[in-house]
Amino acid sequence: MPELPEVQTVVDGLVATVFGKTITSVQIKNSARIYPSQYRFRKLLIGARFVSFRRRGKNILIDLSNGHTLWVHLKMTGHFYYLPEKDLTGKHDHVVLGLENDSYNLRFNDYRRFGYLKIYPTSEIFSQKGLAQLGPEPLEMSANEFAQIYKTRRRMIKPALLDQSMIVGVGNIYADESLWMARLHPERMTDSISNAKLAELHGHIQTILNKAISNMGTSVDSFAGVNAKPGGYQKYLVAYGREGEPCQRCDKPIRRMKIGSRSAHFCSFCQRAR
DNA sequence: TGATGTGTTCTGCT
DNA sequence: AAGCAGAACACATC
Repeated sequence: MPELPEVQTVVDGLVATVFGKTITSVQIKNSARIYPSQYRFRKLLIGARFVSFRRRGKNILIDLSNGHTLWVHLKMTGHFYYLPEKDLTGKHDHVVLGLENDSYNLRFNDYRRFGYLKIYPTSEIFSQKGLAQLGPEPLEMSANEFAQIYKTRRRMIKPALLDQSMIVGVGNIYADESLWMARLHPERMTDSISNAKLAELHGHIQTILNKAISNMGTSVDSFAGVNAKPGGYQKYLVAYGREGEPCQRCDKPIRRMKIGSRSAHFCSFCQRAR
């Protein structure tokens, strides 16, 4: 489940492998979710050079030398792989890009096919639905701004953390981890949390995201970097996926329940509801 | 065979 | 207006 650290890991991997390279061939399967049409998509990519790579929330933005930007969302199971051309492409490689003077190619792989690749003029990219309404970046905002956003709304903190219009990049894993660190119950109402506690939560989010980035992300489902290697943060998880295991603070079992129609993992003893 | 989980958008309800 | 629930998307995994 790529969240901010996993997407950053992919962006870093792309910079390290294909930055500045020119696309010489494009293979698109009918299973690929792309925009615009296959014909125009191919035409916009062939001959273009990768100019820069950016992350915005969980979105990947790749600027091309022709004034267009390739926008990729990995959703749950999307991957970019940079592999030798001689390695056969698999069933779930939906788009394959050949590169100039390179015996490796770049594949977009997604076994659930929720992920997509879209191309728009660079000048119009941030007005696209899905990018236009995104909230601030948690690693670039102040604790005050963070507290303001949650203080002025009334909803459960866990679903609020997942809402990309409030802040970006946090998904199910890092929301559960951050709330455990801050000893906040996932159902706690945002407007009832003190400014000091919200600032503390923001600090935990930053610490956790940064540590996960240094560890190349968390691989619980299928996440892997551009080099096809898994991340390493899963060994630090204290709440997510630890249902039934003793809480590392109070030894009581970690609970799992549906909150806002997503599974939440937390300690009902040291993460207080009020 | 069928339920589950996953990020996001959309619809419809309160 | 704001918040929430449920559906939809697709499919490997259990």
